Amino acid sequence: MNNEKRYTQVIEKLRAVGLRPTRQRIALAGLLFDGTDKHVCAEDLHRDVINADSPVSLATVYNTLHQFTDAGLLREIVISAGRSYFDTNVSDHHHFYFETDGGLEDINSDEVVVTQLPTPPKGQKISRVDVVVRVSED
Amino acid sequence: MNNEKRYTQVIEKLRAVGLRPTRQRIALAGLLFDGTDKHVCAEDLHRDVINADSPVSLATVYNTLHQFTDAGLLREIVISAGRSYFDTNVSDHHHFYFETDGGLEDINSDEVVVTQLPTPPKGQKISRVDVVVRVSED
DNA sequence: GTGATTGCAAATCTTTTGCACTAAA
DNA sequence: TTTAGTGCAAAAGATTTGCAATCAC
Repeated sequence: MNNEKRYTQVIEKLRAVGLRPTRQRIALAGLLFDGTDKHVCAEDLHRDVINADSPVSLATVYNTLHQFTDAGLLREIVISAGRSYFDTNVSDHHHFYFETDGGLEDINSDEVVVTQLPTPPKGQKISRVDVVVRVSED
Repeated sequence: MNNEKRYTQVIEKLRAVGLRPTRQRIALAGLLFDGTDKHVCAEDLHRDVINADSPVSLATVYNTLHQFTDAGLLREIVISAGRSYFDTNVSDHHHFYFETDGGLEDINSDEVVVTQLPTPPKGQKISRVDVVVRVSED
């Protein structure tokens, strides 16, 4: 796919969720939604966007990650205290967490089967079930 | 159970995991391991121990929570960025997370049945499977 | 005594916020 | 124009750390 087409697609993606396609959002969305699933934290993405010669402030990276999350374009994952990761894969799936190095890896939803779930407390409904398979060195 | 007996038990519990029964650890362990399962964060526990007339610094509360976790007396739960909770229930179980107020509640392990798990990557073994059932208002 | 533990205050790190400036519609 | 979005620097939290004083053994 050529650059012009990707650029147009990113703009459409932003408009589709009601976000103005500003230079900063276009740059960040271009890095995030390149067709591959990734887990990024704010610092990573800030570094990448600077390296791509599109200066965006760290505050804007944070704001944008949350706007994208609210818009359903990203999913926030919290595993280790004091750092949030954002997953570009927003479909139903789970994660391996590597205790040794803190890394994350997707698990397809068909590889984890949860056959029984508790009834949520009265007045509450299940919005999501997160399964984290923690692994360590053998 | 009388106070003297509980005091002795707490000291034994600390010695059993190789931690010196200092005044601070005894006070914190006494609050944590009272027989009921609880989820506490450092600030909560610090407030409680101060209220119980056993002054312990916040730094020591943090250090102690991690020492207890390393010793297998507590389990750390990270759900929302920027705050860790510690669970006094270290047996196999899962959690409800209330998105509305950030609250946590235990789910007995027999209420969640995971019938299929992925094979861990080569050289890795599964150390734990955490299931978080996120619920929101109906 | 001697090595482990603690408290304090400062440092660190991530994330959020207020507000003047800039850009999209 | 008009309103949304951005950048900066400062603030806000949570957690960690260095080091001298204190305590358990």
